[in-house]
Amino acid sequence: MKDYGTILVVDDNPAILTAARICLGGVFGKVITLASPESILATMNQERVDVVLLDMNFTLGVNSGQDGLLWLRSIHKRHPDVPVVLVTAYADIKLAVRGLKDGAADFVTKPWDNAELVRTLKDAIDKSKEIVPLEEVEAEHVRRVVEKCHGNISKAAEMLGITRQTLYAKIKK
Amino acid sequence: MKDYGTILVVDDNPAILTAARICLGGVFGKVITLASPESILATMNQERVDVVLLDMNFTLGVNSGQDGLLWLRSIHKRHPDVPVVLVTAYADIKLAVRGLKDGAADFVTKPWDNAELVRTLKDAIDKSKEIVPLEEVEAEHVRRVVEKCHGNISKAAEMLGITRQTLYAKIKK
DNA sequence: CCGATAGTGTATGATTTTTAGACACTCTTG
DNA sequence: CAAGAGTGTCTAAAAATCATACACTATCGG
Repeated sequence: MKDYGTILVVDDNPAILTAARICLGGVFGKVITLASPESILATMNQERVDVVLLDMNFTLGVNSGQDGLLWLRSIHKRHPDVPVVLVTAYADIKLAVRGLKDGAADFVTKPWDNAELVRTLKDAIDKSKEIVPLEEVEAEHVRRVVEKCHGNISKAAEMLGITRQTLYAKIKK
Repeated sequence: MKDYGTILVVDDNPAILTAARICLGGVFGKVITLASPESILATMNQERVDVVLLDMNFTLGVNSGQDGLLWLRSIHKRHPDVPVVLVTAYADIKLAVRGLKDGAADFVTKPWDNAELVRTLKDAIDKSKEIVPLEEVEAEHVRRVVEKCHGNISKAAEMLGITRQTLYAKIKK
């Protein structure tokens, strides 16, 4: 059961961290908890982390979530392939949208449902682990660009930076 | 100024549609309004639409947004490259997250700020129009997979479906 | 300590893909 | 109708990719 690796939980509320340890201990091989986000990057450099559960509100009284977004970007910059699930007590829709567009894997609200949280985290990890063959990525991208050019092969080829003949070959395949 | 093409606005409130026509008429070359979502696909087949502004709550009294998500998926299935911006009067964070994960370009809440709405729509269109060269997509994907395999070149090459030597060449480049 | 296993870095020649350039054809539009 | 843009196809040269191979290093269990 404990095959979902290492999770890093960051929250300035010790009670939440304790709850997380108990709730997630049965699912993850290792649960690392941090009360302050300053040491996130240091921790991630020392330890291989599979997923981060990041609280958005660190500065008491300032609940704009800016801090959380900042840390999200820092994590994403250094570790682009580690999924980050955001947590907030305040169901701020703008914050959620910003977070997801900034690269968060998902978004949950406090108080959370344990089963749902675990499912969300598992999904995030599974999705981050899935690897697509190069050929498939290429085919998909070619398809989209041709679509975007509304079937104009010449223009699509130019945008893609390849020859028209090569594009024909790739479409056929 | 009217170079942002055609927008399709779908909302069951006629007042909203009128407001949209006035507000968006100065920005979009053509503003098509629909009071019911049933004819979305038919409309999009006849007319080239550059962006869709889709209300999430059609069934009065049932505000789960399920209808909106359903229509979003229909649009996305037939026209994967037309950005869809979702609208809701109820700041339901779960709905927003679901919508974005289902492929929506962005999410705005009623009542909207006109300037912000226009900016959101423009961003969605600009982003949908940008085309990345094939080489760049390939390089990016290769980088991510090698990262995911924690530097194990052999495994990364296998996952990508290419030879180890070819991967070396691609990394060097 | 040894052998097995897995990974690295590099090389070679055969095979495949991509490219540049060209040709004839079909549209659309002024 | 003439011009411009796009299509579909061909050839030969250039480039990329492949299978295979060899020597080397690192790790791990017996």
